[in-house]
Amino acid sequence: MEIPAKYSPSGIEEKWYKYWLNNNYFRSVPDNREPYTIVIPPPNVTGVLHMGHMLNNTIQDVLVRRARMQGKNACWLPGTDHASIATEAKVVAKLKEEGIEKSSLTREEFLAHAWEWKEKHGGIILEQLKKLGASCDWERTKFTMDESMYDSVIEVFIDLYNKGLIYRGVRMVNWDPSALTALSDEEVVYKEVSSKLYYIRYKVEGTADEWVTIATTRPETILGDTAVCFHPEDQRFSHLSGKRVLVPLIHRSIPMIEDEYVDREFGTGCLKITPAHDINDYNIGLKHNLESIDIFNDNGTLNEKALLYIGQDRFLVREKIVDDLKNHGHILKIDDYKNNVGFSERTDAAIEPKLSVQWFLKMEELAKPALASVMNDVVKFHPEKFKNTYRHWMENVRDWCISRQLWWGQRIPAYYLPTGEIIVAKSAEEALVKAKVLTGNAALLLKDLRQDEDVLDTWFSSWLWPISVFDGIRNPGNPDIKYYYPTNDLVTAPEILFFWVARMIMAGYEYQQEIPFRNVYLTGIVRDKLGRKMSKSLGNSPDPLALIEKYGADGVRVGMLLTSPAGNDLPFDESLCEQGRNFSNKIWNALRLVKGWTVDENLAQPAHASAAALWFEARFNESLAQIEDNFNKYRLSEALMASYKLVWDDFCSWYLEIVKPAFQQPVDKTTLEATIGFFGRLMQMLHPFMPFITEEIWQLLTERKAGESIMVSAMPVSAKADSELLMAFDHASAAIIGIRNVRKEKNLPLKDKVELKVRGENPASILDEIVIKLGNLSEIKYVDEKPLASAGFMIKSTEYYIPLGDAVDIESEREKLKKELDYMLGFLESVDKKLRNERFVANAKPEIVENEQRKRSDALSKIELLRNAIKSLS
RNA sequence: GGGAGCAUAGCUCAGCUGGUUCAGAGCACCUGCCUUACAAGCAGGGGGUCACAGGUUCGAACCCUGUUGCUCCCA
Repeated sequence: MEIPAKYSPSGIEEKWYKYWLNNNYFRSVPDNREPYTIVIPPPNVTGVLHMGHMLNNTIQDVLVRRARMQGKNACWLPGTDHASIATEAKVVAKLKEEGIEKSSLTREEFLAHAWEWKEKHGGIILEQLKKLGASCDWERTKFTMDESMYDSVIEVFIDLYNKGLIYRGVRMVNWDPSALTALSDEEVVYKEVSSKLYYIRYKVEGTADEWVTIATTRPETILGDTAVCFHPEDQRFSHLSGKRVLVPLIHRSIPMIEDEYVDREFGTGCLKITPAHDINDYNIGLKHNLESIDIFNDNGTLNEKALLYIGQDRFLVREKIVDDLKNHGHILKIDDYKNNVGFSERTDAAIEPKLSVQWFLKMEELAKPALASVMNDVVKFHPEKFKNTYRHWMENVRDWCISRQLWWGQRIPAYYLPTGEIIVAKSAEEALVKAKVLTGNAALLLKDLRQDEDVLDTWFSSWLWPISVFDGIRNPGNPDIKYYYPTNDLVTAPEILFFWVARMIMAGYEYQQEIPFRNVYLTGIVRDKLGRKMSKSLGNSPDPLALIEKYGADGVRVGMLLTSPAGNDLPFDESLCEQGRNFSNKIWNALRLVKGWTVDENLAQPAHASAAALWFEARFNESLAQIEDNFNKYRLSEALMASYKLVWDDFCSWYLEIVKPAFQQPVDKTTLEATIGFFGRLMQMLHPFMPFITEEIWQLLTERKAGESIMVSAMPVSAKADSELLMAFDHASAAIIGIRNVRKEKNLPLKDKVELKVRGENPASILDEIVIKLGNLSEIKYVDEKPLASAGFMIKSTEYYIPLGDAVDIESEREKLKKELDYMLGFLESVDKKLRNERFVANAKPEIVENEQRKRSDALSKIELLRNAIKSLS
């Protein structure tokens, strides 16, 4: 059979992915087996595959494929989320390009455009995942706006509302007075600006000439003041406790309050409180039950609540009020001051913090079990360090603002009656029925109800994801949810620990009385060489599909995983994929070697080959146990590295080199079968990491039946490894390396056979045949005396000599031995120093002391050997 | 401003309850090799004051304190 010397993945990958799909291997339906479930963190419908997805989904596929091969009923459920902000922005932008303004469309018309866009682009990322080899059950693909998913969200909203957990409240938003819209925190740019700090005095109520002075950068907002605040321990103001002061110009009486929030060093140590126009003031207002007076219109002009300057712009008013305050003797001084002011990213208008009515979900009760479950390791985080961050957030959790001023998403099922009352119901019809009962007004019509314009936060659908994908909200206890929930592992980024992970745990307890997953694997962020996060806007992300094209999906998967321990950022470099590709090629060439052998049925298995087979069996088990342990600890990159070394170093560099017959010689049947057996098991072990090449090789190694696949074969399980044999092999391989070194130093070509003389106890004598083969020895002779004219080395206390005839260089031999002797003497001294230390002997654990004593006697005997060897040279 | 984390070889990271599995892995680098499975390879090799300064201890990469530098989260 002709096998090319270079592995070319593309055709092979397509072939096997199709084969897996055709055989329905990704499909999962409930049965008697133990389930293993992962729900995908739904990527954005606006997205295309980026490196973060590659990493995240490679990890999930590794876990799922491994579980499947362990005999579990593995279900990896794929899907996407509707990403209301991002998608709406995309659709708005696209319409704009076509000359259509969103404001010119009705809600229904806009949504039609959005759906059209989603149908066209929403599935791209899932298609790309297939190229990576993702073994998702595609028949179960979900989208957060699917009917069943949408309904689940609405049902949950209604339920939480009825439980009293959802309420309407005010919240400070970033208001852009120019664009007339609220902005998210990400859309606000903070800039340092030169401004002024105005010192303004307020008269204490009921006094003739008693004043209190505050400092502010925004004098125009005093018209909205509802208190003046000082630090409770500040002696300077304690006499004002409980008094009231008058707001200048409008003479409104407001209380003096005390709060530790105040920085005594700043300004005068006295702070004016304007709850409607500053987030900190707002919080103090809440704490002290202050009134909020909103003095601005949406466009940044003052409204009638300001009492003065009505209809004039806030910046113009700032100038005017300063003049007026000056004229009335309220301004004591004006300092230059630099501060940070937020500006709109889009319009560059100064952001006005503004109170607005939003829907909120109470978090306190929901958070309690969610916090406890993580702290008690009912839900385990990998790595554990994120427990800290999680706790910190959960202990300081604030109510969740769940409404968004958008159209694309689940519309809030709240209906307002003309009287202002609110009815929460699944549909307008239901709301009408309820409204009639509530009001006793049978004449109410549908058109009297006005549904809330806003939609729900996207996270308000994704927090239900592990439940709603199995329809567990609408149909609790259905066969799917009973079987697959709780899921096993969640793989996601630490950035959304709170937005998503925490809330899923909350929803799990609320709607299933059970955690949503047992393990959370937190990946790092994929960065470029400069340490920048990979992003579309920077254009620093390689195209994942191009990478797959270049290095193969297996190569890219290995590249992503090799340097990516859980929770660590991954500084991505294409050379990682190159390493992965090289590994594929290495495996491929091992196959070429084995497939190139011809068998001689009559040939007996040589001793070196049978010894190698015994050793490799032990080594395989030892390594497999390590890999299993790594998997149990979610150390995927270490599991991969252990696998990599087992294949490359142990199997290719040692085992195959030992058993391979001389050029164009046949191999015996026993060795061939053993080799194919090992090779097959190695491929199974590697399959979760490199699904394609392992399938290809597994299929080529021996005849397979139609419909058979490595991906549904049984993952090898580690057995007890023969540790004595492993130790013997370490000794033997050290001897081989020693021989190679002597050959190199003495210029003895590998082609020429040499003799090896061994003096002393040789713990690796059962592997002598291996040493003979790889050392290209004529024979191994056991001797009592150090042979003359030879080059030697020592392993533990076994001496090895290669006779050199005339070529021997006694002086350099002596140098070498001397160097080793010096090292041993130094070593002995360091051990002796410990043992001479009475406090060490008295305090250290007995086994430690014993160990030192053993080291001492080993060193002594080795020194003895070295001295004799040096003596025999002279 | 509040909180958390990190610092070990050129790079990315292991290093468990302090003690020969204690300074390690992969890549990169250097030196030989086109030895018929593989130059996408083989055989060797060099390289670290474990961020800095103290402390605890018989003994510290590991525990404690401080300093510096970087990162993230919340505001």
